[in-house]
Amino acid sequence: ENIYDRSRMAPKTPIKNEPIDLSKQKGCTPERNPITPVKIIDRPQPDPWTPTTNLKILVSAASPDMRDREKKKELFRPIENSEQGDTPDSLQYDIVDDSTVDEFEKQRPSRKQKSLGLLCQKFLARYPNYPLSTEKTTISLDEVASILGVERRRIYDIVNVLESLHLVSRVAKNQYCWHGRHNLSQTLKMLQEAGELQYGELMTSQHKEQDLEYKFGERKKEIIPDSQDRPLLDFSEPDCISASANSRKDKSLRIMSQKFVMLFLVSKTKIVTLDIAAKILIEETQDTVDHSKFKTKVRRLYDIANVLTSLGLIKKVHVTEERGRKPAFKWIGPVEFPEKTDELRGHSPTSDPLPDTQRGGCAQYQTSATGKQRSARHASFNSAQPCEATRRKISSEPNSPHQERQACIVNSDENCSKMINLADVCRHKIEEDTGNKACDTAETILHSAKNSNITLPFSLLPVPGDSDFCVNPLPQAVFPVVQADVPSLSLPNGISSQAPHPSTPAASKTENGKPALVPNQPFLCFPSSSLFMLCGGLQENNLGEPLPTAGDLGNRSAEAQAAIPPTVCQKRSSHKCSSPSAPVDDEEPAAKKQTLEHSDLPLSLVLPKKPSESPKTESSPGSGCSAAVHLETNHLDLASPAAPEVANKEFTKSSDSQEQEKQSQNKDPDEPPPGNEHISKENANQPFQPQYLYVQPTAGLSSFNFLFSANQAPGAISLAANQLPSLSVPCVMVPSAALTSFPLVCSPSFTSPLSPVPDGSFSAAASTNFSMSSLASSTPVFISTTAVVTPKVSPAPSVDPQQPAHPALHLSPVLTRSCSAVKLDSPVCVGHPVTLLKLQQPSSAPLTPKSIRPAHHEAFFKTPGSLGDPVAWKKNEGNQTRNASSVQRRLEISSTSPD
DNA sequence: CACTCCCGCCAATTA
DNA sequence: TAATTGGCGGGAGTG
Repeated sequence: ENIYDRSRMAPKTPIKNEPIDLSKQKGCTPERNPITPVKIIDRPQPDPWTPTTNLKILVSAASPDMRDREKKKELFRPIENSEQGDTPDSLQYDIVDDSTVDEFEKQRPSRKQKSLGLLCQKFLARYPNYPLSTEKTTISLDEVASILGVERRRIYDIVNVLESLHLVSRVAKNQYCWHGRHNLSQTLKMLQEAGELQYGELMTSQHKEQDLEYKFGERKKEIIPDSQDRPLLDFSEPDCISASANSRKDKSLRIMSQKFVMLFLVSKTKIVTLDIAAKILIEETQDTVDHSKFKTKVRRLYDIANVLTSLGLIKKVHVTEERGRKPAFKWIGPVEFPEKTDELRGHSPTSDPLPDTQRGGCAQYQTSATGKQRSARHASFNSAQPCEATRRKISSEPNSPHQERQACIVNSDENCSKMINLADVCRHKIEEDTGNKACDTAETILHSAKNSNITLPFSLLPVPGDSDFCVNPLPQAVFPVVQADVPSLSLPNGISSQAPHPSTPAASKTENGKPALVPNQPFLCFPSSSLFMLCGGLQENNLGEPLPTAGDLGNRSAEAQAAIPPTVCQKRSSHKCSSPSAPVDDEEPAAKKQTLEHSDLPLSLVLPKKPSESPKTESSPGSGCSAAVHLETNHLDLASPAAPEVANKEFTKSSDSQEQEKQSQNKDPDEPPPGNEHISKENANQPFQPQYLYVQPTAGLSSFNFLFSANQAPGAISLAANQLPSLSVPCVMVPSAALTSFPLVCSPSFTSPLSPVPDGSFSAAASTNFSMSSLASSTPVFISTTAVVTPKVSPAPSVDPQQPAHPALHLSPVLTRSCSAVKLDSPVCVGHPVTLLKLQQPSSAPLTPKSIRPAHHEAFFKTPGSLGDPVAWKKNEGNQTRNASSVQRRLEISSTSPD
C-alpha cells in the first residue's frame, strides 16, 4: 500500500511525510522490494510523465473519487494478487495506466478486504498457533507489513493486541517474537484473576449490561486503580517478556485489550457490549466521558475486537435491550483455565480458542457447531477414549460445509485431540472403506482426487477461496509454507492441498470423515514429536532432505507425480502393488536408505529391527497385538529391500511439503489400474503394502502431520519432505506415552516401495497428525492398519513373504509397543502391514516459518500467474499458498493425468 | 443514520 | 536527529 499509495497519494495530498515518495515516484524503479516494504517501491509510473500520467493527474485532480479509486486499485493490487492471484502484476502496471476507472472498480478491494480482522488473520496465518518451543520465530514488522501489503501502522495495531495476550513479545525495534498460543491459557487465566479483582464485583452483579454499566460507572474508578492493573496485566505473563516496562504509559491499546478481555472473562454472560466496555475502559478519563472520548475508545475497541475475533476469542453479537440493539461481543474462547492451560485447556466447552481462530471470519457465523465439536473433541480427549468420542463426533457430524471448515480449523492446541482425530479418521476411513467410501464430501473428494486429481479437491476444499480464511483460517504459517514448497509436489489431489490446511486437516478430514485416512491402508502415527511415518511399502528413495530446495522439490515433485499415478492404486494391492512408487528411484536402495537416514535425522522413529520382538511391546496395554506385531515385522521386512527407493524420493520433499502428503491417494479409485500398474510392475517386487506417510509438520505446520497412504499418491509422499524409510507395518495405536518413551526409529534400511498400495483404494485420506512432541506424552499414539478394515487386500501377507525378515526393517520396540497399543483401538490391531516412512522432522530442518515464507510468497505470486489460474479462489495469502500448491498440484496432476 | 473502522497525521519515545 | 511507536479522530464504507 505504501508503495502504491505514495505515488498516488502524492497527488492527493502533498504528502507530508515523505517527500521521498514523490521523488521516488519519478525516479523510481518500479519494482518493489520485498524487503523494505516501505513506501516507494512501486513503479514510478509517473516519472516520465507519460501522456497517461498527465491524464491521471488531471483526473485525480478533477475528481477525488477517481483518484481514490486508482489509488486503491494500486494499493490493493498487491494484496489482491497475492490473494487471488488472478491479476498478474503486470496487469497492475497496465491498469495503472489508464486512469480509467472502470476496471479498477471491480478490483477495488472493498473496505472489508482491508479490515484489520482480515489482516490479522493473514498475520496469524503466518505463524503456528503452537510453535515448537525450539524455534523462535521473530517477526519483522517491516517484513510483515510489506508482505501483507499494509502499512506498518496497522501491524502495530495487531501486534499490540497480540502482545497483550502474550502471543508475541517485542524483542527489539522492529522485532517481535512469536510465542504462539502456548501461554494463552496462562495469560487468560491471569487476566481472569486480575479481572475478577477489578471487575469481579461488578460482573457478579451484572445481570445485564446495564447493571454493569452502572456499576462500572460507579466503581470503575474505585475498583480499577489503573496503574496497578496495568502492571498486573503485564505481569500476567512475565515469562514472555520481561515486563520491562511499561515504558510508555500507555500502550493503551495493550492495556485496553487486556481489560477488554478481562471483562469477558469476568462476565458471566461472556458478552460485553461495546459501550459498556468503552465506558469501563475510559476509566481514567472516566467521568467526563466526553462523547469524543467515548467515540475514540469505541474505535479502539473495534480495533481490538477485530484482532480478538481473528484469534477466535470473541465473536460479534448483538444484544437487544430495552434501548435497542447494541453491538456487543461474546467470548468464545476458553473459559476455564486449567493450570497448565497450555495443553489441556481446551476442556471447557467453550474453550477452545483456536478453533475459532481458524474459523476466523467464519467463526462468527458458525459458532455453535464448532463449539460442539470442540467439546466433543475435548471430551474425548479427556476421557481418554479419544477414539470413540471422536468417532461419535465424526459420525454425528453431518458433513456440512461448515463442519468442514471446522475441521480444517482444528487447532494445534490440542495435539491430543488431533491425535484422536486422526485415529478417528483412520477408523472412519477404515470403516468407511469397508463400508465403502461413502463418505460424502470427503469421499467425493477423495474420489475425485483419485480420479482426476484435480477437480474435486477444490470443490471440496473450501480452501481456495478466500473463504478460506474461514476455512483455512489456520493461522499457521505452515501450510502456506508447505505449499510453497510443495507445489512442486504433485499432489494429485486437492486433497493434499487441503490437507495442508492447518492443523485442522486431520480434524477436518476426520470430521468429514473420509478424507483423512485411507481406508484400507494401514498407517502409523506416532506421537513422537517428530513424527514419522509410515508407509506401506514404499520404496524409499528418499532422500531425506529436509528442506529441499526449490529445485529439488521440483524434481521430486516431478518424480512424485510420476509416481503418483501408480500409487493410486492402493486397493489393489493384492494385484500388484502398484505402488510403486516410484519409478524414480530405482537406484540403489541401499544407498538411498543410508542417505535417508541422514536425511532423516530428524526422524523420530527408527525401526530397529525387527518388530518381531514383540515382547517389548509392552507399552501399553495393548497387548493384544502380538499378532499384529508379527505382521509388522513381516511387513517391515518387506520394505527393506528393494522398494524403498521410490518412495523416499518423493518423500524427500521437504517437510514443508507435508501438505502434499495429503493427497496423493486420490486417484486410486478411479484410475487405479492403469498408471499404477506400470509402476506397480516396476515395483513389483514390492508387495503391495499400503503405505502411509506421516509427515511431520514443519515448523509452520506445527500442529499437524499427515499420514498418507503411501500408495496413493506418491506425489504426496514425495511431498513429505522427509523421507524416511518406510516400513510396512500394521497399524497400531499406541498411547503416546509409550511412544514418548522411545524414540521411534525407522530403519532406514527399509524402504518400501511406495507404490503399491493397491488395497486401499482410498488412500486418499491423508490423515493428519499432530505433532506430538508435546502431546505425545499425553496422547496416545495410534496406528491403525487399514488393512484391518479393508480386507481387500492382504497384500501384506504377500509382502511378508517377500522379505520376511529383513533386518532392514526392524520394528523398533516402539512398534511393538505400538502394536500393543493398537489393540486399544480396535481395528487397528489387525495389522495390516504398513510401511512407515520416516519423515524428517522439522527439527532437523530448521525451517522457520520465515524461511519458508519467502518461498511461499513466491509461490503465490507465481503460481497463479503461471498457472493462469482462473480461479480466484485463492485470496488469502495463506490460502494462497495453499492454493498455489493446489494449483500446482493441479498442474502436475493434469500433466500426469494425461496419461 | 448508525455502526464500523480505515487511514494516516502527528506526538511521544527510542535509537 | 531520525526512526519507531502508537494515540487519536476524521471521515468513509456498510447496512
